[in-house]
Amino acid sequence: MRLSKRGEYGLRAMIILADTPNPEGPYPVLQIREISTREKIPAKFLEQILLTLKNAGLLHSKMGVGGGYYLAKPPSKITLGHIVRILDGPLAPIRCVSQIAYEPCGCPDAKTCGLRMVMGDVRNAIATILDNTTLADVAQRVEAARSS
Amino acid sequence: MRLSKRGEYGLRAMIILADTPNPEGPYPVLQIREISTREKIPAKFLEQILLTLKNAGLLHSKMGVGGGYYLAKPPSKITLGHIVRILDGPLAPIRCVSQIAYEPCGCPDAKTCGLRMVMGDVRNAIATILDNTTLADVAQRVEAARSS
DNA sequence: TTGATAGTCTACTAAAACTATAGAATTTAT
DNA sequence: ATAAATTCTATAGTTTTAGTAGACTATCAA
Repeated sequence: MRLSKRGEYGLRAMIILADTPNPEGPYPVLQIREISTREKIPAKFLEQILLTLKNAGLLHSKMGVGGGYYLAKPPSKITLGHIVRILDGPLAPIRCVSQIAYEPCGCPDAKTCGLRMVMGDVRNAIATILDNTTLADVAQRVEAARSS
Repeated sequence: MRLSKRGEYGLRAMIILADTPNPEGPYPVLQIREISTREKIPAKFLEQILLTLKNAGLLHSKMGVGGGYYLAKPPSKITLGHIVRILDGPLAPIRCVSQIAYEPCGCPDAKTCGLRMVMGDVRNAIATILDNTTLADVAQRVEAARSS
């Protein structure tokens, strides 16, 4: 039930992008190197991850001097579930309970497959959390923890 | 967030072992070949899995003619969480929220790490389901689905 | 217009994990 | 003895993961 480094790094980067205040404009723009240094992520690896996130429409970027990455939408509109799915694929433990990548499993009757029932519950539990937690929610929780 | 084939096969085998009624005695004894045929699991692979489960204390076995595998405890005492942990390792998406295989992550302060908070919730959601679902519960749900 | 900065894109590689397969050894019942 | 089972260790093929490399393109400022 593990999250890959790819997924972890991507989430950390998005959280930082949402959480860094920008006095100069509407959104914070961070460079790969900045994020990689702050979060101790290999720069070239992070580069790939951010590019993937960009191509999926979650990030925008600006090339050249003073450029970098910034969120394509407000933090309150980006869910962790979306990020994880892009980087790590379906949330479901087994394909036959996946909403986005369903595949039939080998069981004779899906309706009465015990494993399928339980794993369906697990999928729903994971999806309920990740699809209902936005980057804004994360920022808020961090803030609350800091001030306590 | 995927369950490996190993984990899936192991769970299916345990569910079958719990669900097969045995008119001759207190517990059903099934052979590797029987399970592998019924569930379409490669026999040699299943062999390893059952052996692992046996060494972990969840199964007992009998060698020789008329032998096979049977549950070491009543189905109501065996949780899916236990089985998954034996075959697939910790339930936690990242190590820093694992109860049984904790490792510190790179974040500067664990108390205020947003990713850690959310993944802690995910871990708890998964563990709540799998640690509170026994083989007996699964059998009951299957029975209910069959008769409806 | 040149140089520095920063993202884009594709390919590649090493290591680990996953999914098995092989085969010899051991135990048990008849 | 023989057949039926599990036991145990090694190994092999494939896929995934994690990371590296390098050439290319866009932007800005002097």
